[in-house]
Amino acid sequence: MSTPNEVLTRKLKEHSSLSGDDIAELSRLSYQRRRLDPNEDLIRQGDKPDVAALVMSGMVGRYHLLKDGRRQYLSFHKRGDLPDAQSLFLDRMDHAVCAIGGAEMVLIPHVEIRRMFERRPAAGFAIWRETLIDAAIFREAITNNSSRTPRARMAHLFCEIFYRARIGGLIDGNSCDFPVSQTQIGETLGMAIATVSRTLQALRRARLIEFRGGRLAVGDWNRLTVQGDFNPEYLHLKRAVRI
Amino acid sequence: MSTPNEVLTRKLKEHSSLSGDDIAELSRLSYQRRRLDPNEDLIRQGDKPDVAALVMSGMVGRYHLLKDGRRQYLSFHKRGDLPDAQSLFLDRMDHAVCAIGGAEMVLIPHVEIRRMFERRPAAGFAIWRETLIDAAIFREAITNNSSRTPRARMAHLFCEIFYRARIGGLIDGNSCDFPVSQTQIGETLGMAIATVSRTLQALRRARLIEFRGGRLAVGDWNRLTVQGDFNPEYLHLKRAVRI
DNA sequence: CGGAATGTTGATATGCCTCAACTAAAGTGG
DNA sequence: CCACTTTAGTTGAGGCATATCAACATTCCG
Repeated sequence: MSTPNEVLTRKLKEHSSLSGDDIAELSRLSYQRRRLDPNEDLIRQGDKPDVAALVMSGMVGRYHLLKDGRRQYLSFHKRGDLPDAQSLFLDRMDHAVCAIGGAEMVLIPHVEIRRMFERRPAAGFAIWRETLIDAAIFREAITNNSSRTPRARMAHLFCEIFYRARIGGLIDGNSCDFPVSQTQIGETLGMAIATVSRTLQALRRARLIEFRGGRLAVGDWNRLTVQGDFNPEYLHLKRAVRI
Repeated sequence: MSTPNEVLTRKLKEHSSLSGDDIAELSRLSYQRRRLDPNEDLIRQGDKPDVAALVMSGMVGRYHLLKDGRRQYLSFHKRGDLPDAQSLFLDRMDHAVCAIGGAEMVLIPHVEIRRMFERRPAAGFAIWRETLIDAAIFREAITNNSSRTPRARMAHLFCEIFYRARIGGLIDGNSCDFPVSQTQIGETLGMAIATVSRTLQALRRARLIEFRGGRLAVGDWNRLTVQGDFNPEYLHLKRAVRI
């Protein structure tokens, strides 16, 4: 079991250098726990939160709700991620965040984080960098959904999920949790569910991945990255990792 | 003619409240001019800039370069925008920035901006907010390109360009500059050029917009926003604007 | 004026969406 | 624990929308 502190500093260290003072300042933040049921919303479009959430376990997703009720998923977040850090400086949520499978969160008051910035700018810059990496992930999603084939799109999504899990120490052998339904994959990649099912089977048949019961297993990482045109540089990590 | 100072503070005030001291601090930044020819790159993928760019006039676009040489445009930026502000905290460019038509930029050293954060956190927060709004625009682009019809997609793009120009005081009557080619619209929205041409004609025939010679004229704003499912809340401006 | 870049149009093909029927799995209550 | 219901996933058939290709027209620039 890790404390919110450990989870947060470990995550920030993936991309930022933190001094002892920075870490000390981060550890003064207060945390309130919140458990989410599968599919439960943490925040909705239009809300004005006064806390920021840190994922402690499980997975959450951000999504846009369209006028006709359809969803567009924007990104997925695992332990250590701050899926609504932008709310520190953007009053209203322009998207929602919901649990994918069950999830445990801790909530940190905005005021405390802002006070931390003034005391320790470098700790604030690490959070800023976190939001900038989110933006880089969004950019990659634009490209993925707009200029790749369904097969490449799906391969890329699996690469990203697996790679980020790997960095966060969340893989077990060659597999990691990814508790989304095929419907949700379709709502992420902009493809119909029937196409998701068929594309998934093709990837399975090619022995690139296995995906069932909310777990993703990678059969051939190198070929998967080629198929998905995946290059992890957009994740802006301090050190690249071999898989 | 406006100074870089005026352009930047005016832009930041669209979404942030700045005190006199904040503005004074912003005005201490130094600016180096750079003119870009049409299509010229300001920065390329992989570069490690030590300055951030401010658009003074004209337009620039951010894009991903794919392995096969195709481009995916990610966003467009007009006067007042900081199209590579993320480079303040992300070392390597994960995308490129090029001029769309000619453009005039000023370059501001990173070190000066970072120093400003420490002296005046609130001024830094305004820049941070600027990068967060960029991210919101990217999120909207994911949704636009992934779950809307070609017609809605294009309508939405025109709405965003026009609305942002309106906020920035860059429209003249019912029209604004948008010096992209149809090929580039295709590379933005993920559609083939033939489809761009035909969709454009359909929007013209419906008297929603006029688009030629690098200018966009809006014929019926209300219907255009309906067709594009456009809701400007994701731009996070302090005050909404009627058009 | 000539050449290059940009945009238009038509014909064709195909990939993906839609719809529908069916199967499998998971959750619920008697 | 089993029957029942619900949700999730699979499969096939069919049609349509958009990509692709190619020829042509237009505009832009030097």
